[in-house]
Amino acid sequence: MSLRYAILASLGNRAQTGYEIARAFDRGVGYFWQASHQQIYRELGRLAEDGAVEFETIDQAGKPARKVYGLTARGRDALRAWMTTPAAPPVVKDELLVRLYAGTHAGPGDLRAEVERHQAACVQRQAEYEAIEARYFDDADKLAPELRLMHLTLRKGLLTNAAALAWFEEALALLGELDG
Amino acid sequence: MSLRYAILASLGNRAQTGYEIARAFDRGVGYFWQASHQQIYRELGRLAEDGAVEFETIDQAGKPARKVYGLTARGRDALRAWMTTPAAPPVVKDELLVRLYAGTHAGPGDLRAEVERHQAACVQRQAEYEAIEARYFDDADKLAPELRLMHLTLRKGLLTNAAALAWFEEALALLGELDG
DNA sequence: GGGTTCATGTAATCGGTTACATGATTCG
DNA sequence: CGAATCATGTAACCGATTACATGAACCC
Repeated sequence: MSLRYAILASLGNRAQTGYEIARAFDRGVGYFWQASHQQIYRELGRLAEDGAVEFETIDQAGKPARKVYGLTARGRDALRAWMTTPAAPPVVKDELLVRLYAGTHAGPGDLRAEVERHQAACVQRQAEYEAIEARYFDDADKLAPELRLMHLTLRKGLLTNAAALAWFEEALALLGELDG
Repeated sequence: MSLRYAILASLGNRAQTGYEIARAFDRGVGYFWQASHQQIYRELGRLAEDGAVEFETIDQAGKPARKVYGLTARGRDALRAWMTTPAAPPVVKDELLVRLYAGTHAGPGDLRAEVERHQAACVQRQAEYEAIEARYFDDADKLAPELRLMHLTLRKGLLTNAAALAWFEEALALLGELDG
């Protein structure tokens, strides 16, 4: 049920097209909630049916018309009501750890290469997060409250990634040792 | 598709009933892959149909018969083949961060209480992980390779949780400031 | 007496993924 | 010349959640 509210939250900041929301799920929001464009378009349709969002159609030459969605009063109320309900604990699904857990069924070399691949991706993601922090949240304490809260979600990404990087070191040390 | 392999990985260590696998998903495996008992029973049924697992039925008085599942040669092969396929990046779904992202739609006091609740849960989980580490992985470098890899997955839990705890401090500091 | 543990499952529904479809513009 | 970006969606399928069902044993 939370995709619904993640979309409403994103629209709470500013009106957006489905495409833009999907992009936000690739970048900022995506750190803590993932969704594909198909899911987003479907959910936007339902939200419009329920009167939680409304859209303005803007024709374009050669492209499908932009549908710029915004919150209605009803949508804002629904979001506010949801905000005070208890949040479920975070859900993690990590295929790499499943593989390590079953590690003895593969050669350690295979695991090692895969761990290094994920490490590289993590290093890159961390660099992106750091760039965003430097660019938009440098003088953080002077920003508006909503921006400071967004910064806080980015901080979670940064801290979690840093922990992941430390873990990759441990993982590669162990795999190196087991590989001999 | 990975639930299938998470189950096979768990059975790779020792034969288990569906109930025991479900409990393992609440504790150890559950840090990196979550599944309900309904999902597990269904998947075990499919795995048995496909000949990847087999089970022995042990009648019990007053309880449903235990079905102790174990890997077949075919299941072991399927697991080994999967091990060398690339792992998808980890997926995170964190409702609390969705709420913070949309923070200005609630009173800061509401958010604060919720953050504190999650912090308390995190402190407790960390204590559990530490207890498991002290109990089973104390003299880690002397253990068998498969146990050392399990320890590695626990390490990821410990490091990620520690990062979460640091983040909770930042979060409460900010919410306190915004609340005034 | 009431809650937790053990132990199995079914059925309905909802959420998420994969595959398909279209087509102009911009960048390397 | 090909890939990425912008911009919309549909359809089929698979994965996950919620609700329901049963019942004994054990602990507080």
